[in-house]
Amino acid sequence: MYILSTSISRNVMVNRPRGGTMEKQYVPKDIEQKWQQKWLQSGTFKATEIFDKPKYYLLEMFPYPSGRIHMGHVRNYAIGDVVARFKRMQGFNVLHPMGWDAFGMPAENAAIEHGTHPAKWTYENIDSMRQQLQRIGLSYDWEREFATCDESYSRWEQSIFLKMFARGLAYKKGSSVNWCPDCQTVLANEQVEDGCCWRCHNLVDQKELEQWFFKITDYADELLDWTEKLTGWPERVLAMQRNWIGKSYGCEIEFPIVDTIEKIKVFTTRPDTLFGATFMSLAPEHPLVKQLVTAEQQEAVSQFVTQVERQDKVERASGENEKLGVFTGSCSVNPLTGEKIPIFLANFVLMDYGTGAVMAVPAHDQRDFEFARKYALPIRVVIQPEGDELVVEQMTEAYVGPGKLVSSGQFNGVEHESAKEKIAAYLDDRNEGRKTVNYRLRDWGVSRQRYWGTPIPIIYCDACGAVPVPEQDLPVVLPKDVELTGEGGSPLARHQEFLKVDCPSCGKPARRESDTFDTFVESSWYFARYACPKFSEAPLDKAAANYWLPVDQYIGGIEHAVMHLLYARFFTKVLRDLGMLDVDEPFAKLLTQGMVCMESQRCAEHGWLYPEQVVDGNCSLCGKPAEQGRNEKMSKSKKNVVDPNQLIERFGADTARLFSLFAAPPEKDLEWNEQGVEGCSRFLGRVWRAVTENLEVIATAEIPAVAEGTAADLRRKTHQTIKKVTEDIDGRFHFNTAIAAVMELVNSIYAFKAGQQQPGVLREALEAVVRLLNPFVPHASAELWELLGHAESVEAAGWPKWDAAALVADEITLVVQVNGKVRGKIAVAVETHRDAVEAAALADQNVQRFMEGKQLRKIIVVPGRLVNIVVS
RNA sequence: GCGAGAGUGGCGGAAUUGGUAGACGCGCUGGUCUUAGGAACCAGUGUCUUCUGACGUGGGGGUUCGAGUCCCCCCUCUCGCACCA
Repeated sequence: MYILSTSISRNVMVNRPRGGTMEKQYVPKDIEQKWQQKWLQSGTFKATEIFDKPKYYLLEMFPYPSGRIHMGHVRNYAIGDVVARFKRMQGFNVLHPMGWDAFGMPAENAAIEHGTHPAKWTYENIDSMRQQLQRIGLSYDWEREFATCDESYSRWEQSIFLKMFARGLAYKKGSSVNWCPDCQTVLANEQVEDGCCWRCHNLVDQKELEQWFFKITDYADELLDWTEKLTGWPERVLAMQRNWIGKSYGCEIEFPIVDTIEKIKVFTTRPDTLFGATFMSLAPEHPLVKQLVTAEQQEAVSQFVTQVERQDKVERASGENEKLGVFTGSCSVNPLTGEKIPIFLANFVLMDYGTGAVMAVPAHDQRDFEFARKYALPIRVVIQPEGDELVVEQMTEAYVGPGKLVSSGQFNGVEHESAKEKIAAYLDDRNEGRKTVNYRLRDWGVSRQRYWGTPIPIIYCDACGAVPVPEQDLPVVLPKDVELTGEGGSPLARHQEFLKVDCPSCGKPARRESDTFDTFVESSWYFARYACPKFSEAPLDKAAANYWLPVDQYIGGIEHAVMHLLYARFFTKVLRDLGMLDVDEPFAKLLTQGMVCMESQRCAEHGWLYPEQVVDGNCSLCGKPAEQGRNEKMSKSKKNVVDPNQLIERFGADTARLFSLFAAPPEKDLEWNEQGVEGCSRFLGRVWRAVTENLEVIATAEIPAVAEGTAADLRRKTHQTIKKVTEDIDGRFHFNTAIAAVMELVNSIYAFKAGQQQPGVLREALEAVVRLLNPFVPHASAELWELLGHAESVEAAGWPKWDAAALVADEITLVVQVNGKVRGKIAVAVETHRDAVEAAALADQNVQRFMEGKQLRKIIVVPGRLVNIVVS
């Protein structure tokens, strides 16, 4: 199609045709639509299991269907698409699916605000977002698409739950749980950040509730061990997971309570300091507190407990750390010294770590030290460092370093590390303690008091208890006729028809579970379901799952470092143990891409301003100067956002993709920059013209095997670029340098003036550019490939290979240094002997100048690089 | 406090194994073409300079013929965890 330049928006590069011929203009909109339709119609990216062909499974974290894509999505999916297209052109059988993490609160909130049913809202958003994603030209196999709210997905999730229930991996217990009063639901520990809800950032309460849990703690060790083997994961993600699992080796010790038969269990990593335990601290919530409190301490204790409860929410989260406590009136006995030691309640002892009780060794634990000083409790040194003597009165802080035991009876003189073993063994013999391992990780609470989630397939019967819904009755479907008001908890709990059911076991009237799953359950196995999204006999088609899994490359945001990525690893191991697949880990390699950032701007009067509301540095509403804010993550609240749809409208998807990939390496934050976008658009125009302006010249040219003169230089550049781009994409993911390399080649093409005489070399260079750019800008690449006269698609043409012979130059330039400073350059033939290289270097005039009056010490020759002449 | 990572021109960034620091892009300067240029093309662009060179990758030391890269000390910043017994 030929277009007059006047009909093109000012942001699209327009080149006035030269030499009278009218070349086809680059109009992104037209060609992008054309190729997107073609790809969809011909199923270019459809994946099929070909069991003897090497596979490559590339996955980006699927989006929540909010209705609109943002630049973070564009970046995430552009990165993934480069790899998918690259691997496909390299001949891999690529699986690159897309779907929707479709359950969750925004749908319910929309229902409450606008009266739209969550299902309607969600599926409409999905339709709209699918269209937006398709406009980016991403190479998905759309036939595998599903939403996690599809009944065909819930059904199999419920089936997995039943199998976990049968194995004891899903169980119900009453416990104190994190309750978000604003979301009106329970939160997992992982979903509480600084004491606040990860979603709405409101303060979280504690509440006693009966909840379903997944026994992730059964897998704590395996999850931890594999963090050492996931070499394709960023270290910081693994570190966060190790930290979260929090495995520590230590000892469980029983302290008898004076005048009772009860004992208090403590966990300690320092049994070597047991002789120094001079008191004991309990969490205020400890179950034995009521028994321990004496009449005279009653009032002080209850006052303290209330105080801590209040402090719990506000101050504990804010990092206030004054050590506070209260005496219970009771004492216990140090099992080694036989000493009576007082039992305190302390604000710094946490009920959900260890046993909720701590033996206090003030000389060797900083918190106990501060506590002891505050309440004038005895401090006893039991570890003496080498070459120093600790004196209690002079200590200003606890000593936590190494040393030998003192004041420790038969263990005196023992080095503290080995004392840990010896004291543990001693306690074990007397049945007063034993070596244990403690984890910070708790079981995963999955019950949510929400409507828009997967129903938990359980029925409560007065006679039979919690009875699983029989497999053949699945799925348990959400009732459509619900009223979402946002008040009084889950609408399912009020929906009589949903609740009323007969017990599958005894047939008597019973009641359905009204809680739904945490939405992280859905995202814990969706990647496996993509292997067989339509399979209707089980959650997974084992053959297909085993073929595709693990995901070779997973790409997403760092914010899921602990929650999603830990749950998904856990689920994979569960599915393996249920016999549904054979892999140990879901994601062989993980890339955590950086955020998309932009400077925020605000007006003193009108608050945050959208970029288009700032004209010449002034607020367009009042004309006052706009204040430059920080460069920070694009967010609606700060209005520092670029709408991908508008961006694509103005520049085209290829430019949007190219900039996202070129401006920064994928794992770093990307600073959005309008001029940078224009630069990328300009580059595509340059590529376009390089091809279209030379079409006639190269029309009948054959690609040569050898070339001479400047043609040989271009040919070498072409093959060097093929090599560099291949290596930069493969494994390194340095897309910015890959693109830079293609830019260099394009610059060389413009500089190549012998096109008329050597059209074959020119064609080879142009075709390399078009093919190398395909993963980045697939539409322009496809169109240019067609213009170059190829009947076969550029995708089918495959990834170009470099000719090793073409890489080698006859003559190379060596740098000549004198004492490490560059003093000259010499041109030598490639195979020149070392002696000749040295001679040539020494002959250089400037080099000689710097050697004058000095004595030659030695000459270092780095083949192909440089010569360093050392003089003194 | 613990853990992970980063610090390079006016800006985004490059330098893969210790071998010409600043590729590529943005911005800026000059030129060509043009009725015009916010288009395109060409050239230049780390700092200082006596134009020869000197200096230059957060700071200081070290190893080396040679250090952005390796080692030691320090500073700054980002992220995560944080009373974990």
